Amino acid sequence: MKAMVAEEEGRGMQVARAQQGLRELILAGELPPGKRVSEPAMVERLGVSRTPVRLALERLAQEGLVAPGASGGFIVRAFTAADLADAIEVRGTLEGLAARLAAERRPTAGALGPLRDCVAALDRVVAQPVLSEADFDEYVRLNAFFHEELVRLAGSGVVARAVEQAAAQPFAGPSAFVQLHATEAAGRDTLVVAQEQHRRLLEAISRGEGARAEALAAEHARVAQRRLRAALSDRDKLTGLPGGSLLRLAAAWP
Amino acid sequence: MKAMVAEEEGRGMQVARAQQGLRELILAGELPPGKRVSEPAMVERLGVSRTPVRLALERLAQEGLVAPGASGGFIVRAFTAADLADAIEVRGTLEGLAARLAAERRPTAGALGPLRDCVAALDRVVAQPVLSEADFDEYVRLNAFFHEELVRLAGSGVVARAVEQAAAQPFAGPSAFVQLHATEAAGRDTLVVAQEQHRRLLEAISRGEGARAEALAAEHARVAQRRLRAALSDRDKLTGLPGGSLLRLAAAWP
DNA sequence: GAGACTCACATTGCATGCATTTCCGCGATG
DNA sequence: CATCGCGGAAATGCATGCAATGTGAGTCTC
Repeated sequence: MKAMVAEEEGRGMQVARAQQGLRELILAGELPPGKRVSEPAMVERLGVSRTPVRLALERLAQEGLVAPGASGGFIVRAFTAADLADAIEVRGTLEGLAARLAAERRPTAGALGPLRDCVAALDRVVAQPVLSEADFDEYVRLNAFFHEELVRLAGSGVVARAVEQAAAQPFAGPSAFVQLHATEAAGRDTLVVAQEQHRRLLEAISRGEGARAEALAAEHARVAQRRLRAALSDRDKLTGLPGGSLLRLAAAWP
Repeated sequence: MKAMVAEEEGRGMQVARAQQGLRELILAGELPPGKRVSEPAMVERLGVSRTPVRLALERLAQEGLVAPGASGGFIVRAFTAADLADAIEVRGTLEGLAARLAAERRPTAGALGPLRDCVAALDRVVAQPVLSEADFDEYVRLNAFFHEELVRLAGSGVVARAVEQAAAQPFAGPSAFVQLHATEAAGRDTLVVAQEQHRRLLEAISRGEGARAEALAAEHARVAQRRLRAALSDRDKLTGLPGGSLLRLAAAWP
């Protein structure tokens, strides 16, 4: 039985497919937290053999979605509110480091070009008096680019790796929970505040103000903290959100 | 052919042995940087089959010692001075976060006990007018414990994972290069300075001075930065040190 | 003599086989 | 009625087989 569906080629394609498939299954809540991920079941569900499944599980363990079980295999992790808050704090701290390094390197106007353009584009999105859902999508896209560019400006592969790993933690990414604002009345205001921070961050970096850039980036991540708390205060908002079932507001599983 | 030597049992023993063996081979310089790690060769050298070898390589890739090659397999990574400095800076930043969190939690006197004892033990080691090599070993042991305990006091598994990953980067650990001081005249002074920082860090945490603790932890990691620079200024010191052959002071491999 | 092509070989990535261990349900027993 | 022990079945971890692909040497050509 060899790849009956979608014989796309690629070097590590089976592993990638298993990883993506597992991620979706877990975030969709089909694999309940605390339960072991059965490899044979995944083989049947994902159409790849056990070897890629195992490798994908290993990578997801690094990503934090699963954890090695005490007696073999992997179990789906659950996340407490504190876990999410800490993950965001870690990302903010590392982005602060990246921002400081970027500022201290005194980037040239040319090097800052992409970030300037990104901020300008974000300005245009946020400036609108009313934001459609598509606008929020566009914001998410540009916001992601801003954070990538910020890390790139730090000029360090090591720092980039660290930030990427931190942002890959579930719900810790720079755009986590942004979608929730799309249905909120005051959703636009949050984006206005965040965008102001983007502008000031760009300013601090372009002026070589390292400490200010670091503090701004850390504070910027705390917008995500507030989004998280708002989401947690309203369980309805979590239901249906990818990964919502992984949250354990009060600890202790069966 | 099943494990002719040392049939120690264990759940992931083959993978662990492969990982440890590969680490040693790489740090010993037997696998030159930039070269692909041949799986069959490792099978022969390590006495385990290809599956554990592959898994170990995947984990070492996360650890940073190897990187996935462009066309399959893994290649031994080389490190520039900037890489090492950045890795140390990342660790210092995250330890700063851990120290701040620890301080902000206002740990009880009881919770601070192990850290106090550790600092006291370090005091006794450093207070001696002359330090033997065994004293340096003891310092390394206690220093590692101090850093573990610091992270534990932050009370966050997420932060702990982040710090551990940062400290696992080659040469980024809290005790990297300490051994070099054992043969230096002024070696003891560096330990005196570092130990003063340990004391002040403990003080800041016990008083709940979060920002001070954060700054102290970050600055404390910069002791490692200076050790690194001292080591790099003297190639002789690197030769023979585990992993010394991985350093590429000027970039570009064959 | 230098460079590009070709072809055989070694290696990788995936699939699968096998022994050991663990889990789960069932029955026995206090 | 609850708890303990036990047996079968499934799952894991490791080893290995197989096809596809990259590598490298040797050779041919300009």
